[in-house]
Amino acid sequence: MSPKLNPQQLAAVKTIDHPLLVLAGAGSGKTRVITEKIAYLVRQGTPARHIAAVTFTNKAAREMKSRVSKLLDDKQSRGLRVSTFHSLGLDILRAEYKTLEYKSSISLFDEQDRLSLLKNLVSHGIKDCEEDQIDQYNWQIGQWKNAFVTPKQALHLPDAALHAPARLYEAYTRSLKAYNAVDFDDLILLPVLLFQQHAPVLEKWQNRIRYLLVDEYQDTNITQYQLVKLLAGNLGRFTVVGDDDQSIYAWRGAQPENLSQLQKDFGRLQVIKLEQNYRSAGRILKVANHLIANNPHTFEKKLWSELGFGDPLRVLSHKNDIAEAKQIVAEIVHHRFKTGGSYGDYAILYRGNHQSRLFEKELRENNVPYFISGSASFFSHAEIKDVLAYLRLLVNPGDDAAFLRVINTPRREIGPTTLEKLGAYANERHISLFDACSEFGLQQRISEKSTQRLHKFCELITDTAREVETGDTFKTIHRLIDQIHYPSWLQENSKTPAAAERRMKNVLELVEWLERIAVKDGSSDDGDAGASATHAAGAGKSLAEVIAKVMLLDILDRNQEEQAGDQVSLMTLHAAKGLEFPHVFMIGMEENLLPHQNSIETDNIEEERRLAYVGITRAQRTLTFSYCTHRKRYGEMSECEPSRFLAELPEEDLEWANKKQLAPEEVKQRGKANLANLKAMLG
DNA sequence: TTATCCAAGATTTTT
DNA sequence: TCTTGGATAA
Repeated sequence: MSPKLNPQQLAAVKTIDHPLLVLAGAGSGKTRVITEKIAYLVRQGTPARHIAAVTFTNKAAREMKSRVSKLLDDKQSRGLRVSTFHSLGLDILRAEYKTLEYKSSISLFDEQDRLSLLKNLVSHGIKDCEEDQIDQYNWQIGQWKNAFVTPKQALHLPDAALHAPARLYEAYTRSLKAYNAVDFDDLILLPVLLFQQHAPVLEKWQNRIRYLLVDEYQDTNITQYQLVKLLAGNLGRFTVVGDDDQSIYAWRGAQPENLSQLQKDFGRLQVIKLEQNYRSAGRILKVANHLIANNPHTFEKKLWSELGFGDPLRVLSHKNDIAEAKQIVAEIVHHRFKTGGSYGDYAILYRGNHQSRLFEKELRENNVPYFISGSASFFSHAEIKDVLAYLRLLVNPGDDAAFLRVINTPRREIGPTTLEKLGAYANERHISLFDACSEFGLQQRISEKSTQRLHKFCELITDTAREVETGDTFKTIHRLIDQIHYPSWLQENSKTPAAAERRMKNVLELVEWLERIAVKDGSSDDGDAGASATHAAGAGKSLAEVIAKVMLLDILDRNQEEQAGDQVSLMTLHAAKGLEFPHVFMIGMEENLLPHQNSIETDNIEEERRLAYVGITRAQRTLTFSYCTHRKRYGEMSECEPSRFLAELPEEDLEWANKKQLAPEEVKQRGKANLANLKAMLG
């Protein structure tokens, strides 16, 4: 059996009559506390169906589920809700769409859908909005949604510069509603609005979720905190677990202040600190503590461990990024051979996804198995977006984003001119593009031929949708893919036949995946991130339900389960949060990379430092930093400075390899200079 | 309406 | 360097 909980962990598990904040340092067993607590609650008599645990990533949710299943049997954990915030929000929306005056089968807009809708609105003339400001507006709208600011409130903000985006925000919200669609942010925002405005609905959910556990609480934004607060109600039956030093999502609206806010909002709040680390060698923790001490703190915390002090941390320097990749891959190969370990013991961590490229190449050339987490999402593939758009349209013809994506894919000879007219018409009549197609008024504006083509397309969708409802859904989907000649379209539009084949395989994999999720009923598996109370056992899921769920996931998420094997892990520092590896390489320890240039410019070094802290605390036994003196940027060679963070680490714990490149004193000197520069800049 | 070419801009991090 | 989008030609 697993080792005993330490006194603090035990206290955290057993505190169930007070709202509880657990400040859990890296590697202090926070997931264990949450899972043990779920088991404890169940054993104390709270039925699992009244317990909900929310996380931020699918990966974390999956991990938690699998660990709970080791503590409780199927019967005990029946109805337990372990899901991401967004997935919980989706469940709420799907159950309560009527109250929000939505129709069933809501479409979920992804980031691209959202952007193209905004573009469309601006081009159709929202007052004062300028086309080249779209990204700015989009960002602002996101900020508002994260901060629980409604369009109405945004419109009343005094800052005149915000009037244009506020008007766009309002129009955008109206459009989404008209399309029967929501975006990612709405999955949190709408439930909060719903709960605020409809007390009986809130009560129903408070009764359903009688104990709430929140993982990575420091990553919650204002809206998410509202949701937590509403669900927890006055009784405050919740446990949140977080670590302000690992707050690395402020750019996404996360409010680490939510940690201290909790004390203000819940007077009975208890706070428990977990400081014993079960992951890393003492020296790694010493270095991590040393680095993070450069940040201001509201909660003091110092990690320690009983796992021995360990080797010094190494710092490698390279003449360029190619050399960096070559040497580190060579080291991994050598080290693994020497120690007889597994490739799965090694992780290469970096700031930006693009940094993986050279390493990938090098690993491939050396026949080293590797696994990249997070890079290009499965859903960024055009073929996946296409097929999903078809399915979205089948389920919700009002989904204009989906309509636009597939109306001319594969080619149906419906071009921008026709669509422009169609769009204008739909806009005037306040109807969806799909509905506009069959309106008589449209025929007077566009050519006979175009009308026919549009009609033909609509017919295809309508007929297929009918078939989906009455017949075998997935047979129909396969038929549709065939009917539109998608395979040959791929062949014509891929660079190589092999690429076409691969893309077709993706499509088939997607459909198979959807099918699995549809058949599977709910609670415990990878695809479905939350047991849904909305349908009975054995019922299977509607296509709409499956699609919405799937958009919150990623096929990569699923593959990560198979990742466990003998493979080197490559991922961003963000993606590494929550993971651990015996041997960690943090590459690209350079100014403008870590800390990232944008963060330097916006004076947000603290979050970058936390990012470095997260990276360091992933390591169990050895940790190696590396930096280059030159690196190719945008295809051009440029000079690099070692990261200021290297200069912040205790020198006695570092070992400088390849000293010929740059003496440590010099690195320190430069690091200090960088620091001084920054201070000067801040005045 | 579609295909092709060229220029410009991108590389932070994600549900 | 690679991708994307716009302009232009067919």
